[in-house]
Amino acid sequence: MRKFDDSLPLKLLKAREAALNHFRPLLKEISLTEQQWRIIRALNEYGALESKQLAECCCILSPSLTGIITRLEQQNFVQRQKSSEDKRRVLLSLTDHAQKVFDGISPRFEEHYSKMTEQFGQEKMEEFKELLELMASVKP
Amino acid sequence: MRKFDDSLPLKLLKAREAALNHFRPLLKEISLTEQQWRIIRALNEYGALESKQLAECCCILSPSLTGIITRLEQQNFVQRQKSSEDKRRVLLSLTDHAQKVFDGISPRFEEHYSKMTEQFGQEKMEEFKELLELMASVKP
DNA sequence: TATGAGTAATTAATATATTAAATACTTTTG
DNA sequence: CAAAAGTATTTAATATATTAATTACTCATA
Repeated sequence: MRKFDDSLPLKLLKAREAALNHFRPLLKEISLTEQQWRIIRALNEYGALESKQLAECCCILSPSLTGIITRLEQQNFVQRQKSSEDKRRVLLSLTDHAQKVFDGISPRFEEHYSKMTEQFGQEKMEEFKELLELMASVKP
Repeated sequence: MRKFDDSLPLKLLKAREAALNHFRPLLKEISLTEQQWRIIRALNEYGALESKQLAECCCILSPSLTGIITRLEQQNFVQRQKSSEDKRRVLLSLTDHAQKVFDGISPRFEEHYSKMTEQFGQEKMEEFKELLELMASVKP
């Protein structure tokens, strides 16, 4: 029978842990969790987003997002704004403070990302990302 | 600058979600969480393990493991046993009940795993797993 | 042998994940 | 227009993740 270690989900988990280890020191430095940083990166790129869209692109479920946003709001990183057309929806965006923090620290994340890519190998990384996207699109 | 979606940790997360979607229905059927199943699989393969070893091979931190084991113990899936040589250590193993449940359901997990592998492509899967192992070994 | 350094597991506190249910609003349909 | 069906977000309850601190024990050494 297939061995315990021969498990795709487990290998994906371990690979992700190893990748995150390249960024955890930076996250600790700015006192943000991995999920908070992911959300800030998304809002930086897409501007204002509705909660549902943000959850989708960050791969975070809505109930988790509610709590994360509440805390980011308390820390003055994100602002909530009700949609005028559809009063069920909430628009989320970065505060000026968050934008400054992001602009200040993101070059250092890029550096670490480049180091990781070099260590792994540029070409392998390309190939690796393609396979990851392919797996992400496979449906049960 | 690198785009939000061009993030290795995010791609790993999304790929893992997609992979897990192949097994979530089965887990729900037997009312076990992903982590509980991972632990049961490990104990099935390695027999009795100490908490630290189990945490290591399942990629679960000790404090999380303590709670998970407590619940698996209450559900009669795992038994604790203090080590006689070193009284700090705890030996963990599957109960007979857990072994029966495992033996009964694991063929169906294998089926789903095979389907997933076929859908993805056998050769690509081999290559994919190699890259995942390589990434898991990259240090910051 | 008593003491201090080191280790395994747990506890504590907070953040996030997951599922179900509730709330507030919108849209559809009779 | 009013009831029903559908949707976005939140709340609730429980499980897991993460970091720091604690407990119980082992081991080395003065």
